[in-house]
Amino acid sequence: MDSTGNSFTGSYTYTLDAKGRINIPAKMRKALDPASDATFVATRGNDACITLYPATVWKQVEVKLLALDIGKPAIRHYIRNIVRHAEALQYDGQGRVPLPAGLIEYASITKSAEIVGMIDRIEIWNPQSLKALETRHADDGDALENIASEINI
Amino acid sequence: MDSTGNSFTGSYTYTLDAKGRINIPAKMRKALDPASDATFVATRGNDACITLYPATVWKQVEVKLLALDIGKPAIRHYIRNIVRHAEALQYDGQGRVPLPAGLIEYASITKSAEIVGMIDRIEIWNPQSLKALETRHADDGDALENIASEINI
DNA sequence: AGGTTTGTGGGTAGAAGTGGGTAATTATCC
DNA sequence: GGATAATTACCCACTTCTACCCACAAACCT
Repeated sequence: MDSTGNSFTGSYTYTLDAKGRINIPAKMRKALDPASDATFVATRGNDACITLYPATVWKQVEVKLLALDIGKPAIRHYIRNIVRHAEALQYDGQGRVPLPAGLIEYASITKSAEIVGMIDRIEIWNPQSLKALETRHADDGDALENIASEINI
Repeated sequence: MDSTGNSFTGSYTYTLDAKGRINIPAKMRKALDPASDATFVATRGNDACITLYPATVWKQVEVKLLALDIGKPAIRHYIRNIVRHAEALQYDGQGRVPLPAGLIEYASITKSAEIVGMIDRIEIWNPQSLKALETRHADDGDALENIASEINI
């Protein structure tokens, strides 16, 4: 599956090779803003996955983080935990990025990985983890329908 | 049957070929906003069908999704489950789009498929599934009349 | 009736995904 | 500080898949 204009959509199951590299789906590479210069910033996702931001989007994340009140310990902790795991990755001639070992471990990825488009960002999952999360949200049916009605799509 | 102005109407039974391609009815191609650049975004329908949004309409959906509060796990899950099955499809010189295998499976489509206009979007059904749904709604007569009264048509 | 459009089938060149080799860079240790 | 080891970046190779093209029969329009 693929991506639209400048947004990331679809879901692809690709292989993490022996060197810890993974392919960025061609359609997502094409959807990446040229200003990002073939570069994503990888960090820990809110869920048990790796999140890839286009370099340009990450810049905005940084701006938002800087706007927070650094006087509060909890906020310093929050910022630290996002930023310390963030790493810029430029894909090579074959369209692959080397995933940092720490992030691979965080997302429990071994050989097979599911790459999911999230409009302005990309998530990389262990396929089992994603399935497990799906099951956990299975009884959210009503709540989700409310969201759908609310935004009317 | 046909499509009027920029809206999709009518119902056509077409064939899914060996390569997973299906023809977009000529009248629907003509009804597609040129700004969509011959491109639809296919995703899982709310029912057991494939929904095709004109690229421009899909953009609106994305805007609505991006406005949601991504801090909430249920909302992330909601967005993910819509977007991960979405794929942009541009029809070829013969007016065909390649349907992603996952969506074909979701809608249980084999060889024959029914393409239904839904005003601002298109649905692709397994003809049997559509018939079955019709039967299931057969005794909704009153409810339908209420809707008709409400909007006065 | 004849030309045009439409739906369907299929072939082929190029792209995409994956694996692996080698040189350059960085890190480590004595 | 310099030799050696480990890591990284870049390139080449192979297989599979996909986008694009050509073809043809049926339907349509004038």
